[in-house]
Amino acid sequence: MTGYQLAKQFDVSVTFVWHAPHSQIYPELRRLEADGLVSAEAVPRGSRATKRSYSITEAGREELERWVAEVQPPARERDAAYLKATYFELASFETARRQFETHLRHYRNQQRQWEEHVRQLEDRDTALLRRRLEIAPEETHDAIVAYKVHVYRGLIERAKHEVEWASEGLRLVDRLERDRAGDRGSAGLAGQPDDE
Amino acid sequence: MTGYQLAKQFDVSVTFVWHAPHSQIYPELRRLEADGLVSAEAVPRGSRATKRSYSITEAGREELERWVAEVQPPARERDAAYLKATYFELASFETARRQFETHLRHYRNQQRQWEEHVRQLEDRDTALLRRRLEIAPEETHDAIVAYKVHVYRGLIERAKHEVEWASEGLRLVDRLERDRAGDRGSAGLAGQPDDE
DNA sequence: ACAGCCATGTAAGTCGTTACATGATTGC
DNA sequence: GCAATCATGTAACGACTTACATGGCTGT
Repeated sequence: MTGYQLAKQFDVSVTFVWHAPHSQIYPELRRLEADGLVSAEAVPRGSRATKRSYSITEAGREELERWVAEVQPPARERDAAYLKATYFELASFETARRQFETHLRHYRNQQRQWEEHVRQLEDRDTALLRRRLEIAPEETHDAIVAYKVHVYRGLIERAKHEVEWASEGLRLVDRLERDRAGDRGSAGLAGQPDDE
Repeated sequence: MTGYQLAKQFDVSVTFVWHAPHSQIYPELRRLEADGLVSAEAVPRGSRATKRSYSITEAGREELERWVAEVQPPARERDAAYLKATYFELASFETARRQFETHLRHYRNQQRQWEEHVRQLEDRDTALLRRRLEIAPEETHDAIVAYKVHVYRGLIERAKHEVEWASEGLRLVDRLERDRAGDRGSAGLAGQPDDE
């Protein structure tokens, strides 16, 4: 593929497990080329211009296999949304609600799109998968599809969990707000505004 | 706290939603100080040495509140384990199994430690939480604890999901290996080694 | 001619990791 | 005296983001 095509894949579809902007892709392709992991071919485009189409090399394939087999230290948790939620006591109930609602909407979307993607994978109906299957021996096709489906199903479950977490968050905010109002009423306290 | 104490908090316990090494903490504290978000006090230590103990300033508290309320673009998925699993067809069944097992072990550990942490939070029995509650008005205590418990419960559920995903992954590898062996047997094919 | 897409870069800056480096204090 | 821990940095490098920049091609 060309750098442009790669960038589009990352940009357009949310179905990708990784993301990179074109400003990272072009230099990286050059580096990979310098390391002999991919090779470039100048393809004419129109009359004057050319584009660079990259293919993986034998060395690249080996490096890819090495990387897949390599066990890497599990990523340390780093989740801005959860970190923030840890300090929601510093915000108003309204703000906390808005945050949970944003979270909810986002993962509902993700879930829908990944479900659609799994459907396409099962039908072997994506451009990339078809290209992958073309060059792979017949008896590996099931495994190729199955691993990818497993990954995206995992992402779907993860998205469902996030939706559930945000929903519970909203219920929690409701409960806390009711409790606060109850305190004020029964104890006859002045009651703080809920931030501060 | 001092930079050292902060570093320890991140280092020692896995219970933190964020992580940072001391090489990031010390310069960052200096930057925060320069921006007036924290203030430092030189505290003597032994006879000759001093350490710098930091406290949040009023401006820092405002910035923290601003940050908590700010809705930020949801992080794009970037998960090396899932990305790798997408290409497990390039590895042997044995390797795929090893990867899933590593994943499983890691999240089982996380789960256990977060469960322990939730227990401590509910008992209001961590040093940080006690310090937080000391300076917060009584009627906010429930909310402070509840939000934190909600976050760590979310992380526990997430860890459970990852354990489940890895277990299913192992079952998938078993199934694919049986299918491959079946192919070889029934069709009498030479059969590829499962990588390549 | 102009809009929208194809195509490819560079630059500045932040964030994060790993390694290098130093010295004081405490308890045995 | 020595080890473990307290305490604080710097440096090099790579990953990532955002913005700046340029120009060709295609269809209307």
